[in-house]
Amino acid sequence: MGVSTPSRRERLRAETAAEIKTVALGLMAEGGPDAITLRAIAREMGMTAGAIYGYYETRDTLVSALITDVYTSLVDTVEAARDAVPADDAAGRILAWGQTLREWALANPEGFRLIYGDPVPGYQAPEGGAAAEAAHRACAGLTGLVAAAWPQAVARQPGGYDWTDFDPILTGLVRAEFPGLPPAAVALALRVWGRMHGLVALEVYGHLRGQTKDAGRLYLDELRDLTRSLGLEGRPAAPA
Amino acid sequence: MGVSTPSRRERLRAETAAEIKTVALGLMAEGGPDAITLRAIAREMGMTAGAIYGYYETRDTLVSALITDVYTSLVDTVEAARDAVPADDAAGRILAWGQTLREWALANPEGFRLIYGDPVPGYQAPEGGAAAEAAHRACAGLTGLVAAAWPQAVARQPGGYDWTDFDPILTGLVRAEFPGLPPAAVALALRVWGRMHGLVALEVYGHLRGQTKDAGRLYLDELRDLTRSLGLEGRPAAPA
DNA sequence: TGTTCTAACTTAACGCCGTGTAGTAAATGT
DNA sequence: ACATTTACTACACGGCGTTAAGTTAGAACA
Repeated sequence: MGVSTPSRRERLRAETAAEIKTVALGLMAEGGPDAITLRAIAREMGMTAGAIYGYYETRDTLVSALITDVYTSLVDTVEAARDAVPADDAAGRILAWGQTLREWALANPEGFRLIYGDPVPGYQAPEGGAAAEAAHRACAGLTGLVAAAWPQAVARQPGGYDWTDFDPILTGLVRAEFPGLPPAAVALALRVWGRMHGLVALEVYGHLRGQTKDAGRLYLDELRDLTRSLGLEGRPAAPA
Repeated sequence: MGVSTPSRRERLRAETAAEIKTVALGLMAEGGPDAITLRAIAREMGMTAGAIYGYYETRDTLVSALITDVYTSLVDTVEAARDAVPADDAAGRILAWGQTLREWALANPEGFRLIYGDPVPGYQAPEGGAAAEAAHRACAGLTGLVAAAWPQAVARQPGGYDWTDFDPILTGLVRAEFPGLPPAAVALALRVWGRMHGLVALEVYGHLRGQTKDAGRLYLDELRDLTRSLGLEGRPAAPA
């Protein structure tokens, strides 16, 4: 049924739905997430606000769609940066991921706020929502980075813990991609996530402005300390 | 001029100004920061929205005052937790600070969002604002924690850097409180801040919900790794 | 081709919101 | 007792999300 040949109507409809998101992103770029207004979008498109309800159930629905798009774009960016570094350079890959995350956040502060800040007043990420998929990709990517350093890292981790009570969704997904990797590695990946997120969030939200003028070096120091704590000393491991 | 004996008018005025903030905090507790509405506050107080303009220039001014109050309360809380641990137990003090930060954030998620999230659409923390003072207190507190571990920590810091380009305000303030402590120690304190902030922010904003069920242990692992990276092994240093 | 149907859109309204302006009543200072 | 300042109300403006009813242009079918 129209899967192969979308009718003219379906095509126009999809184009309009996409234009709404594009215009919304433009409004967000100047004026922040609060500038995403159905009336402003409609104004920009030569429509009336009510018309948008034919494409998105509510404003929150639209914003959720934007979150998914932006989150996906972020994950695409950091994954690309990671893949530009040789796979045997575990430290380099972590640095690339981390620095690209910060650069993306500084270049798209509104997008970063949209993803990690208050998305919508009473917003709750839908359980199986599409945005959760981007989060899982990010987490899986970090797990991959940690996995590459796991042998060195595990020696520095005191106490084995059991770490068996992870969310089944993630555990299943990551186990499928990294068979044999213990849950503790995922825990470590989440901690790495938190470590990268912390300074970037503080910087994006302006909390470092009054404290330092070189947040970039601060962050680089932190990433270097991170790779060191994973047992990755500076250069990639030369083949034995 | 009434400094010693506030007139009846001044007292009533101060009480009303305080009640506005109290009611606003109550509204925020249920319904989030977006529930802070001049009309709702006035409704709750049996007034009209316009009356509030006699106490706060604008809604953003009120919210800024709330941020200051909440931030101050947070810093008071973590400082008290720190001071409940003997001064010679550097690792214990850091753990106390970090865990209390998380507990406060989970108990007052809306307050955490208010401080560290998007406070107000076009909000920019005023350069010398009162909220900046709370931030400086937090930073100074962390610097104190780092200072106690500095001898052990400095050995693990590769490369001395110079770190002389700090914001003069903070450098002056911290230097006054910790004379002789190099700027690099403040840099390390900021990194510690970022490390604590990262996981707490991710958890408060719900980004860990789909990934793990035991964010608390994750965070504790991170704090333990943090103290270890500062050269503080588990127990306080016994007197030589 | 002519008719019917339907999806896309407009218009108008409701109740919120922040924010000004003008007016009122009471407390205050002299 | 009177003048002034203060605290507040009443009202209006424009903008917001959202909904219900009405309109129109294009697709579908005879």
